[in-house]
Amino acid sequence: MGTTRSAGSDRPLRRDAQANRQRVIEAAREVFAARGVSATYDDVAQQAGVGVGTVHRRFPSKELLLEAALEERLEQHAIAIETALDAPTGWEGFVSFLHRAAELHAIDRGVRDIELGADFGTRYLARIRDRIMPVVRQLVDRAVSEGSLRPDVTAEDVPLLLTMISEVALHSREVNPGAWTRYLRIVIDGLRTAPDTCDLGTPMTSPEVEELLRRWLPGIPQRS
Amino acid sequence: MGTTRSAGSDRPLRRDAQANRQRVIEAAREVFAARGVSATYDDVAQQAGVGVGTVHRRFPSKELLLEAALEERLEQHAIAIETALDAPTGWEGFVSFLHRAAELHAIDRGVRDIELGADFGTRYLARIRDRIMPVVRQLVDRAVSEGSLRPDVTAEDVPLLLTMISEVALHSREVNPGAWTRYLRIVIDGLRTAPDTCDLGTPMTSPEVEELLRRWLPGIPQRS
DNA sequence: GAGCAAGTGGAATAGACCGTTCCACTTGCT
DNA sequence: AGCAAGTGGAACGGTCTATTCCACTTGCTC
Repeated sequence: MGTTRSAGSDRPLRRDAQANRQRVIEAAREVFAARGVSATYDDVAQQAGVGVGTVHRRFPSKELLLEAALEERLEQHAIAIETALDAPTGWEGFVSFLHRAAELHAIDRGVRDIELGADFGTRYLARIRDRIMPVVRQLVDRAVSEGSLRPDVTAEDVPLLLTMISEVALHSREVNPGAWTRYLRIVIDGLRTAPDTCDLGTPMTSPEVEELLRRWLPGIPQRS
Repeated sequence: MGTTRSAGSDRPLRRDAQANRQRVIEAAREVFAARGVSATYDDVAQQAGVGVGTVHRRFPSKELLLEAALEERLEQHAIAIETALDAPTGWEGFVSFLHRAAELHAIDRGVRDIELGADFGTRYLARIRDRIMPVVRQLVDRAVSEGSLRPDVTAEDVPLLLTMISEVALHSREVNPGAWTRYLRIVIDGLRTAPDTCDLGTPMTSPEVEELLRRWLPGIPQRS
């Protein structure tokens, strides 16, 4: 996976440096999973047992660090999600997608932040969403046309609903780690076609959702 | 409402000081409504057009400032909520409570923070919840026993659901201010008794909810 | 195994942000 | 007029984070 060369030079890293780089990546995985993308360089350095300078030297920007830490897991998730398209019914596919995504977000807060829209420039990480949303759209379309998912929900609702749920997961982690499933189930029941449902009004547009999540989730700077 | 005397002395405030005090209270109302309880003394001072020192002199702690700013609105809300008990059906009462509470929380972030559990010592403000929860419990009980609200939800779910929804309202305020209603309606539909619903598992306990919300909402300090 | 470049740790620096203090100045009141 | 009450806001102290830098250590090469 990771290159064996440092970013700025063609010379291979010294063996100890290479090992440290790996330790930093693993530490970053743990730290970002626990505290999300707003975990600090110091957190990562301490977890890795190296100095801050070392982390900074190998990963001069937080985006590079995040990329090294999360790339693999994001990739796996994107693949896993696509299998939801093979479910026997549209409803099962849609629901299993929600469960899987919410569960991953409950376990790994860094993945959640990136996947749902934390703003870190427009590099590789941002592109993850471009890969997931089409799948969501298919899942929604299929479940709607099959009549199980109420027709007034849209794919744009999904990231928002997942953000709500993962917010519960986030804050309940140390109180009742499974609590989020309860609220996900309520939401799922609210999404099922039923005889008497509220009118949902006009749906959110895709740019609105993007902007909303950019404001919601921790990003690089907080502009006033 | 507000006393005409300063806290530490029996001497009445000078006329200009009294006027300033009032301006501070009104500024605090606006600022806390817009930015929640984590708005700063500087925010309030600037909005009021006075110096920070003045705000600090009249309201030496943030809790006193919050109390002066929010007391009235919290009181009104507590009263308004109790009218939901008079609704013709349990369901209507429960739903109208949810709408009213969510709407107020969408409009006034300070009220939301306090009502849902922001931790500011255990004074007057904390007691608001002791007044609201019994009403919630009655609303839930009535709607459940009438068969409209699914029997596996509890009064403890309500603050959590409201927090989720107000989180949407909070972050969508400048993108699509009404967006929260959409998600509230989905949740409401998920709470209605229906032929096929997910099993919700074990409910949250009251202390768990309290602790969860204390961690979620902005409070005085953030202990590590 | 000597010597040098690569690599390291972590103190120090810089910039936000917030609450709190304080005092020279202004203003209302008698 | 004169004094106590009140005011503004700069300054201070604390916290938190990214970033820099250099004396020291270590692997690698010859």
